[in-house]
Amino acid sequence: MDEQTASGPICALPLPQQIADHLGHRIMHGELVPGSRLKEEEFAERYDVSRGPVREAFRILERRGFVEIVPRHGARVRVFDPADLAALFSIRAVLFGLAARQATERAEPGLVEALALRVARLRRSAEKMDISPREHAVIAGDNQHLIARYSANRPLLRMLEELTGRALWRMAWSDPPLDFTTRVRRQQSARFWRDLLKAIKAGDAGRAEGIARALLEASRDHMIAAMASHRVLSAAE
Amino acid sequence: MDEQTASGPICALPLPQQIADHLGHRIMHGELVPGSRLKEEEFAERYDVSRGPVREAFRILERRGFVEIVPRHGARVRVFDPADLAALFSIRAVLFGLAARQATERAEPGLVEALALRVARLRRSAEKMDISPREHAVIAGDNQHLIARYSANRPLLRMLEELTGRALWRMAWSDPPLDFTTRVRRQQSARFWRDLLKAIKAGDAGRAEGIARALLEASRDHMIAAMASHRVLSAAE
DNA sequence: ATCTTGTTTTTTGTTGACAATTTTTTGCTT
DNA sequence: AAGCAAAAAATTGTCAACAAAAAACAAGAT
Repeated sequence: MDEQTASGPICALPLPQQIADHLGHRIMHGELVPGSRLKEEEFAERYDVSRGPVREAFRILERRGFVEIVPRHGARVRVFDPADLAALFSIRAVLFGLAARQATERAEPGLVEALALRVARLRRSAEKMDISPREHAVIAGDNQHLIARYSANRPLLRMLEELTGRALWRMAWSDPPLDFTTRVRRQQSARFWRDLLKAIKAGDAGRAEGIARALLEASRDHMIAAMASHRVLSAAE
Repeated sequence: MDEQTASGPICALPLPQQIADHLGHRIMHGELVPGSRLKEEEFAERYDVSRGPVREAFRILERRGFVEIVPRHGARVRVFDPADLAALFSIRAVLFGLAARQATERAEPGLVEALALRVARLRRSAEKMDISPREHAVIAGDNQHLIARYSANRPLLRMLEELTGRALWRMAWSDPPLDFTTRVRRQQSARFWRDLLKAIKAGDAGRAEGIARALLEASRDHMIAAMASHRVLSAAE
């Protein structure tokens, strides 16, 4: 009668979804080099399944921004030029700003408490450097997700999730992570979150939007700088 | 050697694409009621093709926001509640704001000339009411497209195009159109465009962003008001 | 030697049939 | 009659084979 009852999705998650997830992980972890072709037959054999589901998995990954499909020429692992990556960050910044504004305007009670906890952990992380860069990134990501949820704006949540699941991950999860490795960067991050929490608590939606946006723009600039020095992404073909 | 030469796409545009386009039009024009089920076999027969391409067409339409697919329960024409529609407009507003900012920052020469022409036409439209609401909407839409292009931000352009091609169209193109029917509304629109053009010409990116955003937010508010009075969209199930 | 042209091979696009799942119907029990 | 259970129908998911297109290759001409 309803669609997804208590029993849970123990049995039979859609096949293309499974393939897309697995392939997505492999792409994120750098096993599949950007620019390399993805041949349907090859993966059909690898996963012991027909070409149909693989085909659909490719479309799912295209929607998530991991692969690029040219109609009669097949799929390739997407290759971002730095400009596109920066652009994606800018988009994420304004969208996250909007989420912060709307979450503040709604002023639901649960948000500030949930945030406060994590913000405290971020500040400790910045001071004592007692957790890994990855853990720091996870907490910050959870905070963003929380704010997006409390904006009560479903399309916005969807888009932010999609953007977050995108190429950004490639660097956040890559070894070594590019962000949150230095103390100054963590301190900057913690400061932003402290101010953002304060603005939300005070119900100052405009200010919350500004800080939230600046937060991600700072992340963007840090990433650009890191990329320029580390010279990570190289265009392959 | 290249992918789409001068000869044009006379021969064989991808089949799922064709189906998706045609179906999309039918949905936009209200031939397919929101909430109604889309059965693969049915449309496969109607378009005289196999179920495969139809299946893929559904996914394309899902990505465009026209249909909703639940994994083992098929596809339905998507039904928007007014809240989601307003949310979509808000997203479009901040994204368009970003586009205006970046276009202004780039300050490419062609933009202001191209805009100026259309802005003049919009002002005349507001004064003399000499063109149809639809034509007014088309010109305004072209302006938005132009600014998005000149932002030189490919992901942003893509997202704006996708959002613009979404449910908003359902009302912009519906008979009668909900927007730009009254003189005051056209005057408001023309004023915004005049100010925006001025800001872009002056190179004031921050101001351009603010105006661009306000422009679409005004459109959003107008739509909400119109929906409340006309009571257009009704949720079916 | 390089570029062009025709041929072979590989890869994607499409189809119809079969399997698994969901929805509807039917018949029975309370 | 209302509610529940099992069977039937309809629908989506998957598969393997075929058709069309693209890519890779080879041979010949300039």
